[in-house]
Amino acid sequence: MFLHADLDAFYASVEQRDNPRLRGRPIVVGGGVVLAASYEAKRLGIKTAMTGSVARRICPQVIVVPPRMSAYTEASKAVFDIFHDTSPWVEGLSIDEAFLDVSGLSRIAGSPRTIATELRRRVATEVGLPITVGIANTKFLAKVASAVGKPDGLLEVPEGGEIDFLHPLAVERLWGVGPVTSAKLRAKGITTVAEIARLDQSVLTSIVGKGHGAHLYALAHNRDPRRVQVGKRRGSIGSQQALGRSRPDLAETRVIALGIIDRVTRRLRAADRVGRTVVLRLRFDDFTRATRSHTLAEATSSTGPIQATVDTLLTAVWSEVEHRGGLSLIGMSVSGLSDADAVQLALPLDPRARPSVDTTYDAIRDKFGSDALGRGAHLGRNMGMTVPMLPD
DNA sequence: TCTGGGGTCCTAGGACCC
DNA sequence: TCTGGGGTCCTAGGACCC
Repeated sequence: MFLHADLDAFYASVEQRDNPRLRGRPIVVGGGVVLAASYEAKRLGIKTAMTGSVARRICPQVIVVPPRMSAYTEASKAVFDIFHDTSPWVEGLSIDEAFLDVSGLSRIAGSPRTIATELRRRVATEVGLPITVGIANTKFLAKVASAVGKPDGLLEVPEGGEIDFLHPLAVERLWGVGPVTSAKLRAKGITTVAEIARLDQSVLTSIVGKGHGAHLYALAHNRDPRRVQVGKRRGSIGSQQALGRSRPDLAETRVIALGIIDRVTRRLRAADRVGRTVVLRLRFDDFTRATRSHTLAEATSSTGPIQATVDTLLTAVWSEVEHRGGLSLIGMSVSGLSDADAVQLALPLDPRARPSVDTTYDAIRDKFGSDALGRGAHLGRNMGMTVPMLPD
């Protein structure tokens, strides 16, 4: 059985916890845009991702609080400590939610409901935050249950009752149905999960595409074989910046980009990770978007090579930027991450040639010395070779 | 209602290789 | 000289999530 634990209005709850004057009142965290809204604010119609000005128009008495990221990170760590204390199988999804597998814990800790109740009690008393927990026999359904159970709730989908719970829900409850898919389905008169489940899979596929159709069809029957993945690590680190009404020229854009690159490379180094693929992310005046990327021969977290890469990509795309009326957002990220303590070797082998193991190890020996294999050399995911260097 | 900042996953075509 | 099928990597875009 799976628990999906999800903190309620996380940033806003932390602010209300730390400042008694904010409790029971409509507050939003953010500035230009609402990052989180308290349930008092949500009841008045304020939603996440609204602009601050719209929120104030809807509710003039709303209190706007600037974000304190370090406070949220700290609260998140405290809550995740309780998660890890509850089960050895924890998969974090974001700063404020996680899956827990509690299948094997009944003899030690009791039923899933007992475990969830204790988890909620501990988060409330030890961290001072409300949290909703969904319980079900698949990850997907546990997540649906926590969403339905909000705020400050506990919702268990009884065994055998999965379909009765799931089918009356709106299609938007399915993981992977956003505005675009929702509109496609509703255009065909499909509004509930039951209606998806009744469709022939080929019909669903014709509406939303092959991969997506198979995915939604499975979920509508509560078929979700995924297990809790412990120790999952993120695959990219990035940062971006909206530019408001300013429309910087190329030179000014380079300066802004350098600040972003500096933030990203600092975070890479703090996490002891290096990456090979540099992605430049742009949004234009008309809100269309574009990305440009380049994959380096060797992974890095150094500002120099990453900045040079971004510079090249930016220069190459600049005429298009001008054509589309200038930039309204710029960002970059680094993906293809690996551990910094693994030395990336650009071996003179083309992976598309699928070099044999012997050829590969010969190349490692040639480049890295005969003791490299003894120190745990292994093939990396990408073109290079990853050789974790053990401490001497 | 004019739209932030952090991510994930999927698809598809072209290059390249055997 | 012309040809097929299968595989990986890279790039770009899009949808989605919190």
